[in-house]
Amino acid sequence: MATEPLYQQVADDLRTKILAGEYPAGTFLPSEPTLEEDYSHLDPEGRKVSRNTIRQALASLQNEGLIDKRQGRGSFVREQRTFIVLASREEGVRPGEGTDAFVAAVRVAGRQAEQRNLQTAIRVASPEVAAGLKLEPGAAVVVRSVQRMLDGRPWSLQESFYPMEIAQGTKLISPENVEHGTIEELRRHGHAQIAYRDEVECRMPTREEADFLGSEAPVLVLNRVARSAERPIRLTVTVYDGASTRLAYEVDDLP
Amino acid sequence: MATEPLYQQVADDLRTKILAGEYPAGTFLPSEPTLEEDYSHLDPEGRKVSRNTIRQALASLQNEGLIDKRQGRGSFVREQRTFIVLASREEGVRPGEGTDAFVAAVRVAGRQAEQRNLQTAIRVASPEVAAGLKLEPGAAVVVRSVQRMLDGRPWSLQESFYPMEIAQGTKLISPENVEHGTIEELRRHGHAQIAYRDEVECRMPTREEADFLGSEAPVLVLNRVARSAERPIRLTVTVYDGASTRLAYEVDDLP
DNA sequence: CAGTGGTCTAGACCACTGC
DNA sequence: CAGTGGTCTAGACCACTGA
Repeated sequence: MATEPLYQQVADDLRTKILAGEYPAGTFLPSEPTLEEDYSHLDPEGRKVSRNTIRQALASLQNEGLIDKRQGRGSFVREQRTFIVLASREEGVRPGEGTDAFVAAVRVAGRQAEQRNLQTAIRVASPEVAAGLKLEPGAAVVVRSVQRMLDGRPWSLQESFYPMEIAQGTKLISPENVEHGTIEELRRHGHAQIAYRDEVECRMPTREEADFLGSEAPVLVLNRVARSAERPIRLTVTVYDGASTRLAYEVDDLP
Repeated sequence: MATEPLYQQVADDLRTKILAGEYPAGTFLPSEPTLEEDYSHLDPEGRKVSRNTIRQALASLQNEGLIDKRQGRGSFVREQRTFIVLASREEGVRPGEGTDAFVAAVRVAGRQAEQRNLQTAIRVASPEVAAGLKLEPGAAVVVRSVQRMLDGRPWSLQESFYPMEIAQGTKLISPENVEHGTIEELRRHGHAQIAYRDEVECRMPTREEADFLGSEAPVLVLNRVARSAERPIRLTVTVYDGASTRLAYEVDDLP
């Protein structure tokens, strides 16, 4: 009667208790030594469960995005809200909006949005970036990167890549925020955006991504190539915490 | 000089070797006891690395979708091809195509597609399904589920939910394939599809999903609600292997 | 300082695969 | 049968947190 492994029984029990509200969001689970004792009833002779087994159970919950850990503090329950990003319409494409597109989009949804650490750099295009922008391998690109917070919590990391000839002479190359929005700035310099192609993938986070997002859960990656009538003008790669984000697309079948 | 943990050094080294082609797709890595010896040079005194440490390294690679394991056999390198699904157009919406939409879509891409284990059931709608289809909680729905293979390998799991009143009297309620396609079948019964809304999320696989997909990597989940002019007519949930799948959307900004 | 999680070791027994 | 990975234990030392 193939019984489940111990670490899965522990994980299943903790998951059930968390979802039932026994450990509300933000609270700490019992410490690992305490859990060793708590689950001693699972041992035929009532001996305590070994620490590695407890840790294997906690690791599952961490990958599911249910809990996270802090060295020296403990394991705590993560907030379970999910934020839906409507991706089938580019915010700020229509001119004259006057505010930063991301902040505007989120304000509509009733959230507190914030951008941090805006940085600009000039780099050699990686093969992926060159392919997306249809550039020669090794061409120079301008990269603008930013960290985004939602209601004070880390939420996504974004990098936008512009072909050097396009960014040159625009505000995109300066390390400051573009008040009227980057799409409008491109339009003013003759690169009006008319369409884009998204590719959505998912994967485990890098160590840097996990550190910023405060999560070991998988990430949702949105790769967006925007183009004018003539050519690709921008590649934007956005990495979202997968446990709290969904991407939405509205599509009409028969135009 | 904060040196990296041992298991990360091992994982990084194996990852590099795999990507460099030292262990081509389909081949087996050295066994765990062998790897213990192989990395003894990382120990200051040249002693072998412990098995748990090796296993922690292999677990990372498994979550990244780089390798997979079979009990009694070993750890082998997974194929790294990725398949892009164009999701911004519903295959088979235009009437008169005559073949199954999924098989047609994939044949175009030059792949061998196959559906397996088509099953039909009547269930009570879960809260999520009821919300998507705008039904009363507890309403009955018809569920059609299928497993999909690509080039002979498991690729995705799909469940389609239809409101009972819509499926009744159509071929959707019978456990057989609908040769002219389910969208055409809906149209013939007065439920012509005119639009849909997708929500894309990602998460770790359940045990059943991991077993079928042969992968411990995260999954991409596509939730699609199709609607006629009057109402939602179908909810389709598709679970893709995240390591080999991207969803693509083409969007025009200014129609 | 005591308590927490992070890393690592050594060894045990089991279940599965293929010869 | 020998060799593989799957599970589990016991114990060690470290790094980080907060009182």
